[in-house]
Amino acid sequence: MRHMLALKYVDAVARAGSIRGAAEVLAITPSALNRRILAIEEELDIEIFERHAQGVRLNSAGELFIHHVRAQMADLERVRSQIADLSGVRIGHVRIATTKEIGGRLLPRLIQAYRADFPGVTFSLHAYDRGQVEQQLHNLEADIVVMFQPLRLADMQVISHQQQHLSVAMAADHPLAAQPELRLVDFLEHNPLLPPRGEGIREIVEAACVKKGLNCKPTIESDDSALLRHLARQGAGLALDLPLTISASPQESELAYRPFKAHEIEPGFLFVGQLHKRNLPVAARKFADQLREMFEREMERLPKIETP
Amino acid sequence: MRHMLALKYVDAVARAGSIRGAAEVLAITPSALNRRILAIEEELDIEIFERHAQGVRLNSAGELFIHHVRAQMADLERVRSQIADLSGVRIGHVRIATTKEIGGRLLPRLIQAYRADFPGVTFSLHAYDRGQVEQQLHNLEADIVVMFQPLRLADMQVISHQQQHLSVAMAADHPLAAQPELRLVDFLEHNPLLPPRGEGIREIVEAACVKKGLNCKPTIESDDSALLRHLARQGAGLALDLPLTISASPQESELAYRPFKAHEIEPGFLFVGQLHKRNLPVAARKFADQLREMFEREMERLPKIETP
DNA sequence: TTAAGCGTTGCAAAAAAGGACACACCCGCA
DNA sequence: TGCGGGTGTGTCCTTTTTTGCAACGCTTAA
Repeated sequence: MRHMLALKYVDAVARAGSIRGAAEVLAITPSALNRRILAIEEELDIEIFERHAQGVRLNSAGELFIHHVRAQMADLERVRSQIADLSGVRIGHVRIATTKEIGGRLLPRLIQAYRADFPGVTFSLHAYDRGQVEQQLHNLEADIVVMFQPLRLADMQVISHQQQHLSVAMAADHPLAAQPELRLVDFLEHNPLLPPRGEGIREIVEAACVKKGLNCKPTIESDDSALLRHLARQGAGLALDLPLTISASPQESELAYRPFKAHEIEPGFLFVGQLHKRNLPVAARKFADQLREMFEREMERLPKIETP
Repeated sequence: MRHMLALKYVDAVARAGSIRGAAEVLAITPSALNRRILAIEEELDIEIFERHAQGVRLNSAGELFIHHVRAQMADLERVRSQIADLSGVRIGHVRIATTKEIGGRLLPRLIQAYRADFPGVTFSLHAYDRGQVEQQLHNLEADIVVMFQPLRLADMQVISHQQQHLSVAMAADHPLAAQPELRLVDFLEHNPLLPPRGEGIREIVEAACVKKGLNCKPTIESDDSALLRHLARQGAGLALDLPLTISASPQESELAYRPFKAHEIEPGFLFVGQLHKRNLPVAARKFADQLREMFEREMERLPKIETP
């Protein structure tokens, strides 16, 4: 939209942290960009950016303004998709932010199914750590978030949440696979493969260890859950997974999953959320609906772990 | 704001119902305006207006778009006032839509008090019939509405509501002023002065008459409540008022107020509201707060009419 | 002290927007 | 049925706005 150019410029400068940097991204000269920023500040009758020697930074008025700008841009997208929706072809773009546990396992099938119905809809899918996920939502850079163990639920409107008992992934021929359920000490003593501190799964394991006075020292630590699963399949140790990500992804026959012994470890929660009070574009809203349905369907299918 | 010119143009055309008409309002030539409209339609990749021989009209895509445009303009105002507020001076403009019963009696004092604290805030105040009031809210042409007996509460977020028993206004020396409370038949037989059909007060009286099988024929009917009150003061008959508008306006010693006999007539409700989910500009929000407080304070002061 | 980065400014060129006018069209009315 | 007044729109030309280029003054880090 041509008429939002000025706002795009402000957004770019705020992101880049400098006028020259933003100018390069926008493929215009710094002087032109600078003049537009000055013009906007004059119209608002207040400065939006603090000028420093190494660039610019939003001041408090600027924070207010940039929030308006981003909300406006997001809302325009919503209107466009709504308009497209009434002319028959559903188009749009759905931006999803996830934590690493979710990875590429939970969503691909659903996205593919959705795109089969609406090929005009495109997706972007990025994994961050937990704090960043929530910030993506706040900055309107993500429409939907899927995350395990949110830090703060502020600003987040829950679309669906499901309780998840951690499940131990191991090679099918692993000796412990003979047991129907595992004790925490056994897990810790057979080469635990864990995500780094700060992620939701790790947090839960650490909490359980503290409670039992055990020492949690992973054999291998990685932020790539596919890598950990791969190692488990090769017999390198024991990885952890969430029931939903197991259930919703293609079966890997070489892997066996076993639950922990009841009450040894607390369950966590998998959340799907959007920004509080925000009107999502049609495409994102419909996708979120399907996501919720899929979650509920899959949780139905899963063997119930009773918590009496 | 210069960067919203295009949107202002669309809004003007939608309002005027023709490009030439809007062009005159905007003080530009029709051809220039036409080109901008065409450009916007091209950017949206869809037509916004239906072209007819007698002008243009929004199509359904246009309805969606114009709603976005107006929301955007309103939100920008909010941000401006928020920015101004953080630099200490509260500025802004508060647009109030009321029904005629409210008239100029309920609000002037409060507005004056508010402006004494914040002279940078200006007000506009218009009276409409009930349907139009709600439409003003919906079209973002009013920030706050004050109305008696809303038709539909859709889209309206209630800021405050107060039950109001109608009170009969008469000359202080009117024979009926001797009675502590009036019967409906007495009211009807002593020259009732009523607002026209469609307004809230009239609706309540009509309902009470239907219930009792009485005939409601006002001696004088007018949409100007000040005029009716004036007539009552001169002994021309009996007018009706709401407790809050009496209480909050300067005392008129020549007027006596008497309640109806209990249960003869249903009470109505006076509402203060804003558009559902909308973020009001600072000035409007603070004013709405004061309005609510004033209502509650005044209702406290009023003699309670018990409804056992 | 120097060098590199930054925002900012004057000036000329390019681009966008606007004005004036003419045209084609549709509608109500004679 | 033709006519007049209303509409949106296209074209040419002028005016205004925006941009690119080069230079300046400034702060910071080496």
